[in-house]
Order: sequence, then C-alpha cells, then structure tokens
Amino acid sequence: MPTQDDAPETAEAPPEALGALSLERFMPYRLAVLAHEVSGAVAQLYGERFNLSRAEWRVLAALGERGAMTAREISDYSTLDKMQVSRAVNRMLAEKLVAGGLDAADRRRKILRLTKKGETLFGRISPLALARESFILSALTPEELRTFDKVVDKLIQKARELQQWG
Amino acid sequence: MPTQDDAPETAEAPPEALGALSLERFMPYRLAVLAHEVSGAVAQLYGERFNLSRAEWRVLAALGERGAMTAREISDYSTLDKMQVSRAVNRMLAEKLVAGGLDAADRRRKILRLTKKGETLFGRISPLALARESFILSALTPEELRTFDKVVDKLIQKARELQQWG
DNA sequence: TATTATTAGTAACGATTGTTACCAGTTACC
DNA sequence: GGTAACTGGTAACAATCGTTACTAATAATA
Repeated sequence: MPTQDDAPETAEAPPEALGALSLERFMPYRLAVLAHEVSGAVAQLYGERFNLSRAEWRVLAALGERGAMTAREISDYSTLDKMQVSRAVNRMLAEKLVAGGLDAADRRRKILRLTKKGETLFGRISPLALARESFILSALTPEELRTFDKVVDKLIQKARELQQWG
Repeated sequence: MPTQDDAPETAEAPPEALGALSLERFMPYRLAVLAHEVSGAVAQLYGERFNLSRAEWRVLAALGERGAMTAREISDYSTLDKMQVSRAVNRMLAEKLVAGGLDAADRRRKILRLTKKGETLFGRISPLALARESFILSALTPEELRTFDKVVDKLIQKARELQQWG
C-alpha cells in the first residue's frame, strides 16, 4: 500500500458508471484544446515575432479588414469586450499602429484607423497567418473541410442558444 | 467630413486586396469563438451553479473519471499546467472535495483522489454537462457529427505539429 | 426646456494568472 | 559514497484581467 489517506471518506475506484463523463471525449473540452492549439499556432506568429497580444492582433485585423471603426464596433466585430479593446487600442496608439480621430457628430466616439505603419504590419502578418491556417486545414479532405466549415457555424449558433437560457 | 486625424500618415481605405485576411472567416478566430461559446455553456453550469473554476472542474473530471492520480498526471491529462493544477487542488483540498495522500515510494509526490463529497459532486455535474453537450451537438446530423468528431482530432494533431517548429 | 435614460469610453480596484526561482526528494554517473 | 542532473510541487512576485463605477456626451420623454 503506497499511500495513506489524511482525510476521511475518500472514494475508492473510478466509477466508470453509466453516463460517466470522459474528459478526452467531452466535446467542450476537446474544442477548448483545439482552439488552444490552433490559436496558439497563430499566436506564436503575432506574439513572438510581432509582439502583439491576442486583443491587439484582433484589433489590427478588424481595422485592417474593415477600415475605420469605433471601439464599440471593433468590440462587436472581434468578440472582445470593450475594456479589452480600450486597452489594446491604447497600446497601439502608443506604438503608432493606430490613429484616433474624434467624431465631430458624436463627440463621445473616437474613430479609429490604422496608420501606414499599422497597415504595413497587417500586410506582413496577414499572409503568414493565412499560411498557417492553410497548413492546419490541409489535414482535411475537401469534403471534410466543407462539412467542418458549415458545422462550426451551426455549433456556435446552438451554443449561444443555450447560453441565453442559463 | 465627420473626422479629423490627429496623427500623420493614416491609411485610407480597407485594402480588400489579394490574400487579405477576414477575421470572420479565419478559422483560428472562429475556433476561439466556438470554444468560448461551447465552453461557456458548460462553465455556466460548474461555475455559477457549483462554484468551480475551469481548472477545478477539469481536476474533478480527471479524478472522477480516472481515480487516483498525482498532480503531474492530472496536468498531462487535463491540459492544465502544473501551477494551475496546484492551485486548483489546494482550493479543492480546502473544500474537502479532494484528499491527498503522500506516496511512500516517492515522497515528492502526492496521490490525489476525490473524497465522497467530490465523487458526489462529480456525479451531479456530470450528467448535466453531458446533457448540455448533447443539446449543442444535436445541431448536427449524425453524418456531420461523425465527420466533426474525426476532424477535431486531426486538427489538434496538425496544429501541434506546427507549434513544435515555431 | 428640464429630467431621465442610454451610450462611448476609461480609471481604478481587486482578483486571477503566468513566470521565475526555489526546495525537497530521487535518479544517474563518476 | 559523493556529486550532478532531473522531477514534483509550490512560494512569491509582476503582469494581466474582469468588474464596478464613473465622466462626458447624446437621445428620449415629458
């Protein structure tokens, strides 16, 4: 007997009962792992090589893709909350990747856009990021890819449905 | 003209050029969103209703499923780093969900197991978590589910391949 | 035109996290 | 045996993060 308990009433054997949950097969867990690995592969790029946080990368991508936007719009578009956007934008203003003009029509809002420097950075990261995506997706057959693509959206929808009702 | 720049050299229009990256279609981003929504739906359960952090939930599931393990084994099995496991386990020891015996054969290691209370908790959360998983996956046809299941593993593999080489 | 509600953005705080370094125990090698 | 290299686990610090509450500006209602 290699162990002795120091608390009473410990359970003995793994249950393995009906309806028992296996972490390895549990889809929410697997999706967390998948996202962690895939995002990690891209984060290595914008993080280590270009010194951006995840939030900064998303802001860069949002503005690079869509042009000028307010912080709130970036927030909606990039699934970051407004505080994350605020912090990311401030660091990017300091780095002169982003410039912010005040909206004369609504003086609460700042209209943000990439500077030339920001555009250049986006133009450099973008193809590298897409190449990594392609590499990862090359594990799939065209048929699998088509299905996967469709399914991801379906699941996002369905999960949101569940979230709403607690 | 509703705006005026306060920094020089801002870019004008969105590029929309060849190889430009669209966040909404970029798979690493979509997977982050998917995992966030799906994990969120389950986190609502173990978090709001049972007061567990994500790390605690994984430790509970690992021990509930596999029986006694050391912290290192939990770490490997649950994709948590060893510090996360250490912290989670300590809170769970305080809550008497977990009990830890010293391994006589290697006195560095603590062999951890669920207490009766821990087992009971796992037994209560487990079916609810599985029900949420089922609900979400019910968005898919059986065929889609089979493909998705296979594809998730393939992508995890491939992404890890990429991670290794920087 | 007051008065209330709403919205954009941020400051400031406490909580959570990642990192580094460390200790104690164990294994490998001379 | 002695010494060096590793491993399991954690303490302690800094950095990051989420939350709450706030300011300034606008919109809605009377």
